[in-house]
Amino acid sequence: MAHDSDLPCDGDGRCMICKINPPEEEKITCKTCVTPWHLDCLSARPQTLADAAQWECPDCSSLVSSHAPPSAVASGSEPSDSLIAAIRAIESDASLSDLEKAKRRQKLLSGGSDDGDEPAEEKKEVAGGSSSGSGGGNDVLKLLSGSFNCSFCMQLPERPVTTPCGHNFCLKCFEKWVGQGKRTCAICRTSIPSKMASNPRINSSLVIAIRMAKMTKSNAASGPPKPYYSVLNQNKPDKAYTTERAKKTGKANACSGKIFVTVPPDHFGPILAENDPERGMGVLVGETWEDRLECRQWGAHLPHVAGICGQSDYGAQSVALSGGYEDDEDHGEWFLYTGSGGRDLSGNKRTNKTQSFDQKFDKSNEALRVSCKKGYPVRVVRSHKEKRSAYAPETGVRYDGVYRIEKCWRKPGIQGFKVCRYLFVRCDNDPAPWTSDEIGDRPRPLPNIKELKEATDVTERKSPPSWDYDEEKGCWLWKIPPPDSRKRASTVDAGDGTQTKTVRRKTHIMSVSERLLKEFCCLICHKVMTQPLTTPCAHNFCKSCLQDAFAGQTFIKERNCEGRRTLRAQKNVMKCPSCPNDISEYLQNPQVNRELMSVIESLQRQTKEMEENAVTEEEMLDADVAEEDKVEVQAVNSEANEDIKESDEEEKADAKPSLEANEETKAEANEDVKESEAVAKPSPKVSKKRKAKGVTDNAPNKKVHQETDNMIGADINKDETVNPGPMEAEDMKVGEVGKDAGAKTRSRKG
DNA sequence: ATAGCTTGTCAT
DNA sequence: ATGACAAGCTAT
Repeated sequence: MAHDSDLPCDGDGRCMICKINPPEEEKITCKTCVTPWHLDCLSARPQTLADAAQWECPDCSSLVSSHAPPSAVASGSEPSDSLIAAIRAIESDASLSDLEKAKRRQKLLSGGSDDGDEPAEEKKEVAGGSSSGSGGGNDVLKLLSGSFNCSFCMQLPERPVTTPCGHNFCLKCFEKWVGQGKRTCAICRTSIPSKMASNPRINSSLVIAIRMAKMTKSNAASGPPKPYYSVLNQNKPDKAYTTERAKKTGKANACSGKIFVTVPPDHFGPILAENDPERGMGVLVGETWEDRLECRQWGAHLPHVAGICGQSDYGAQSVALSGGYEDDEDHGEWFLYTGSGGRDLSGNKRTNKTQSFDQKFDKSNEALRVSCKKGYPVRVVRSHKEKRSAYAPETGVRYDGVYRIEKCWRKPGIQGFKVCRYLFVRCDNDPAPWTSDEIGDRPRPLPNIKELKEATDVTERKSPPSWDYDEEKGCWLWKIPPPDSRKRASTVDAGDGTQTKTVRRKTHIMSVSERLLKEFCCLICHKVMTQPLTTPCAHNFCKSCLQDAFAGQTFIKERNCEGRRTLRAQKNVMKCPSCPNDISEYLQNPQVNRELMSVIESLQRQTKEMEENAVTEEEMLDADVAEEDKVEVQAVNSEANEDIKESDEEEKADAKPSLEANEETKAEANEDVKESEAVAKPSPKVSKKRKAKGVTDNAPNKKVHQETDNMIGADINKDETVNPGPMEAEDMKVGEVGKDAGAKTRSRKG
């Protein structure tokens, strides 16, 4: 269907005729499909400026008349109908493969976002550089870059969202589209539910998929794939115990549990591998727990109700974003946080939505101010209860890395009473869970905060921050040592002098494709999805599982009371199996996410191939593992490993001194043992390779292309024309990012 | 929607 | 030690 002599610019902005990347002023954009074309290479150029503004590309102008099926042409006269016609033409072209079709579609739709979009350099590189090679992750990447792109910007979706009709877009592109008043899918024109339009949720499975694909690519260039450590919930031992009384009234009422990490409660910054005797990997960005209590057990955020962990004379170590304060404003890499208090909690309330007095900089609010002045890193967890933020997890509580508080002030809150406000900006060495970036944050200019105009009591940091970016090392670290801990670490230590028994659990290392597949599990059957569906609340299921879950249910409840008059039919509420959202509307016409499906299928093929190849290595690797085990057991000076049962029981008993409690916990410990044994059994399907070595030796020492624009930069540019400035580094070497570097600079033990 | 609870931590 | 407080959680 392509025009004989004319060709547009490709996804990289390069003219497909002369192969150069023309500057913006030499490009012209089609008013219909918004595809960029190289002016110099066009056979018929627009003559006037007005012409240029109304210019329609050769593809679009010729399509309606000559190529589109008649049904499509007949359907209307508004301009974008020719776009639909074009898409239909592509779809009906039997000479094209599915991949080709997808590419053509994207080409057509490429520029849907009007004003100068920010084509990320790095993305471009990834999207374009997958042509060679057929083995390993390249297939996945090819798939991802070929058919997975956001139809607006033609890049791999950044912060991907999925429409009920099964199409994937960048969050920002989607928001822009919706912001223009559009309420239909840009690909298929299915209407977008208003809830999705006003509150799109990031499809975290896709985030992982894209990031992994990028990793796969960088690995393809530099040696064997790096192992990826799974953070499976089942691998997490020792659920918080529940007392009999609490069981009656619900878990919320009485829970505690072992703290698994060995950091003191007033520890600042990331929780490193050295403080994680359970798994030896520390608390990783993106790790998600079932609830606040489980989050507490891993030390990310200790208070199980309060939003702020901190001491007014010392500083704040962590905060939770849980949607409890309506003034909060979440932009992912930065957010505005509201202090606590100002509420009437009489009557034994935990919380109260209405403010009844001003907040002050005291207690935990003051603690946050101290962290602001000192420039301490503050751990941030986001809870699924934060419903307004696209960055909140769909379920549970997630660790999102460390942020710095750059400013704080007071202002009248939405309810009229003064609230304390804090500007948090991310400064973590690991990328945030919602980006497909491979590297963490870089120093970035502060966003323009409008409300500062009406702010009082503004506090800014005067002295250099304790936690800052080291240009030389290329990572964030303690420039000024953190304050000495004033508390004892909550060790797993028995306290009576006996050596802590470290229960070492086998950390399962998965191949890239395995890991990816894991991300594509149906939330109902927990197997890799077949015919994946994504609900508007961003949960993924097999089509059959979701349909089975509502089998026999009708969308409408007939309310016939015998004999009496018939009541009006009532809509049946159908709750998403993973969250309380009503998805009945979605269920009337759920569409398979075909892009996701093809990625899954490709991964399955690959995993199968890899398994076949791995069989021969298996024995050798097993021997390796045994050897390492020996060494480590000596080092820890404990029996470790085999007697999980014994140590579990002892620890449990020690944690709870009272007699009857002992009975109770013992019984539970046994249950736990069953569970952990089941987990410890290595899955027969997966070869346990390279174990712990991976953690230490495989420190991220990769060359990465620095993405020049990040969302903050973009936001700022839009809002107040500040240059993103200092983040231009290209080909920056990021050796010793994250954990390792942190460990070096902060060698004190907790 | 809301009442009402455990528990851990802060500050006194 | 003691009281106040906390952005959770479940049953009603």
